[in-house]
Amino acid sequence: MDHATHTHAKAPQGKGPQGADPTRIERLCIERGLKMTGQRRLIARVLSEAEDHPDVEELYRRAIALDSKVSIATVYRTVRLLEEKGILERRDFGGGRSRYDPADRGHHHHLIDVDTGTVIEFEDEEHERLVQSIAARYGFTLVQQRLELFGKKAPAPAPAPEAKRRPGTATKKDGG
Amino acid sequence: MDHATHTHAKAPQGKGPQGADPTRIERLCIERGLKMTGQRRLIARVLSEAEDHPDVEELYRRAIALDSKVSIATVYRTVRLLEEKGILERRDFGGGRSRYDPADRGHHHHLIDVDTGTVIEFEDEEHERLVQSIAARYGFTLVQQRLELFGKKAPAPAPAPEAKRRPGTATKKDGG
DNA sequence: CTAAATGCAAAGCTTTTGCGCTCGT
DNA sequence: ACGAGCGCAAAAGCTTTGCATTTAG
Repeated sequence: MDHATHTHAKAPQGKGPQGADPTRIERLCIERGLKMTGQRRLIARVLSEAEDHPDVEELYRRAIALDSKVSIATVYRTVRLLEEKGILERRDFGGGRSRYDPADRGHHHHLIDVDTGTVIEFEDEEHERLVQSIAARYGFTLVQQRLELFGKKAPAPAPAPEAKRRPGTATKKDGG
Repeated sequence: MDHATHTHAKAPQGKGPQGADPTRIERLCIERGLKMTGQRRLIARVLSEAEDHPDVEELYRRAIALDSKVSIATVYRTVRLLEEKGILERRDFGGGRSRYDPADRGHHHHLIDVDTGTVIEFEDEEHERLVQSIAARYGFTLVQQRLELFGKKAPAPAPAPEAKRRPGTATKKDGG
């Protein structure tokens, strides 16, 4: 259901009973001077508690499960806003829907199991150095990057005699 | 209009007058036993001549410019088919539309200039080795990968005081 | 109090699909 | 001849938006 490295939506990170103090994401919103409505607080909380890569529908589902005073249009408006503010990063793992990832988790990449849809997050220092040097090679400064590996658990696959699966279209597991 | 490494739609690769012999992509289609209709031949030709990463609308535009006997639905159906057959690879550079890239060009990655939308293709052996080893580290065999670098020409950017641009949403240049 | 945010439903975009006709093989 | 492919237009997803109402600061 989730990526292998950690479990799904986790409890608040060691604060008191989760009811009235600002979540991680909410704090970021306040820092950037956003007007904090009840809906935004709610969405911020859902995002703070999520450790996967939910799409808008999933965020909406989790939000109304907690409070039910949000419309999906507001979720769309909010993730867009938070992305513009650099609080969220939008991802595309195939499947047509955008997935969202809090930026404060630090840079990481994804290894997607094409058979199960499982998403594994990873970091790699050597890779970071390498892409910096590649960008530099062309006279560029890196603003953003995206590395996604799609793989299978088994040995090496035959060179695809006939691909029935659309590459990049994960089977809708993590976050969805 | 195109990426910096090479020019736009090129002339047929040294064959006779381009009218009646199979293009590079058409040959691949025949190899896989696809029924070659006039429309498919036309689309195959457009793909063979393209060196950028056109989306469906752009393919459609180029196709009707040559012949005008295609509907956009057929272009959609054809790129989907060719992707399933492993002849095309679908890409997402942001902007909502899928872009297509003939697979026989060999594996390469993309460096996108976020200011101009220019797409630079590159390869990097060290990177290939690295991702293989990363996949292996998790017990996976790589089926596909995706590396996209988004950058700017200038010096290092300040840590984004307020991002107005949606990351990954290129300003529609290459292929569009 | 004023500008910004929300809800709802309608509209926008890209992509897919049902169906009758056409065309490769 | 027959099944695959085509065109057209309608429909399906995901996302955005207009407008009247509510709310944060």
